[in-house]
Amino acid sequence: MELSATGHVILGMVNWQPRSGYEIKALVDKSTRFFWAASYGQIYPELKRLSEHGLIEGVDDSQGGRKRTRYSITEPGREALETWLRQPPEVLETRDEGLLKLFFAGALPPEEAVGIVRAMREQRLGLMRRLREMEPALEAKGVTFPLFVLRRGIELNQWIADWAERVEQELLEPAAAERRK
Amino acid sequence: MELSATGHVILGMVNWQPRSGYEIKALVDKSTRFFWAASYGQIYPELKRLSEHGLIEGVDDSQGGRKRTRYSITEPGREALETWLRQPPEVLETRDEGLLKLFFAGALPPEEAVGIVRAMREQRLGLMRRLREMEPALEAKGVTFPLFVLRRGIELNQWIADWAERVEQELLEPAAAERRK
DNA sequence: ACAGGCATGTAAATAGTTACATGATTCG
DNA sequence: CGAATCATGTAACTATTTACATGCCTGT
Repeated sequence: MELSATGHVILGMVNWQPRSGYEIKALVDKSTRFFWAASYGQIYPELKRLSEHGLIEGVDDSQGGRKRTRYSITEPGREALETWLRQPPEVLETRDEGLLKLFFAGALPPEEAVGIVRAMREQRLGLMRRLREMEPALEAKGVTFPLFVLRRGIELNQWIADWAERVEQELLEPAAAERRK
Repeated sequence: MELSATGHVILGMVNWQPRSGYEIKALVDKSTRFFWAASYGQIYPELKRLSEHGLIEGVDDSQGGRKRTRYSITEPGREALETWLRQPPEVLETRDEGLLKLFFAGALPPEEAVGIVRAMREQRLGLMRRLREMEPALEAKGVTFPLFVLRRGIELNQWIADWAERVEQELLEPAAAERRK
């Protein structure tokens, strides 16, 4: 059976501990979302599929009238997860509307092109701040790899914000940029 | 009319000069593809749509029996392009399977987790080399903004490759990383 | 009582890729 | 001649989002 990467996200999360679809969605939204998003429309059908193939196992965990099914990983599931982790990564895609706008910025009068890099900078700084706020909670948990990933996100967005600032300067003082060579 | 970002890619490209669907696809593949991909299945229907709405204009440019239609931008098309360029960027999405694997790397024995960052590093270095090869051609053309974007791509991938090397070291010598604090 | 969060699920729409069909031209 | 490239287009599929329906429980 071919498993989508989103299926592996689920496998990885229920491997840590049993979780319901709702909890998986909540966790995705504050962790992998920045490099691998997933919606209810993917999660619930995928839970069904994984369960049908015996990679996870649902256990009813209803509280009174409110029902809930928590899924645990099975031995075949753990193997599928490890096999996937051992393959070299393939998917690497980006959709960055800001870069697209900068790419075509020559269609605007020069003064206005600066607005694009400024907006890109704001976008990255905002993202970086949001990631920063999440750091203390993760540090407290002592989870090594998610922490590596989070810090990479913080540093990367800082780098991109700095790049935007550099480009802004070059656009504002083309003569100075020329002299610096 | 709501225009997809892919529609704006076409608008931006025919704004530089008239192009056929085939030429747009070829240009996308060696430029925006790294931050905004597009396939024939999007390009041809979108050309039709843009044309029906009067934002571009197709001119038959067949050579003998081989037919070709080149599209030029119209005045409303140029306005739509500029309007879009002036809006703050919205879409910013990433799908990075390598990061996902690193995120869940705790499921592997420690020695094997290093393999993931190594593979990520190779992936980024390969990408960076491909981008580097494209630089001289762009420099010769003197196109400011695409050159900014290309150089950002080169530097960013270099940064990420360096980050991967750093993480690799930390994984190999956790004690040393501790002392460095 | 009601807002908000917990919880599951799906229908419809949109986005996007892949693979194929078709046919011309160019180059070795 | 045959392979590669030029050129247009679409059908089928996969992925993914959005929005909604449903209903329970908790706190104010």
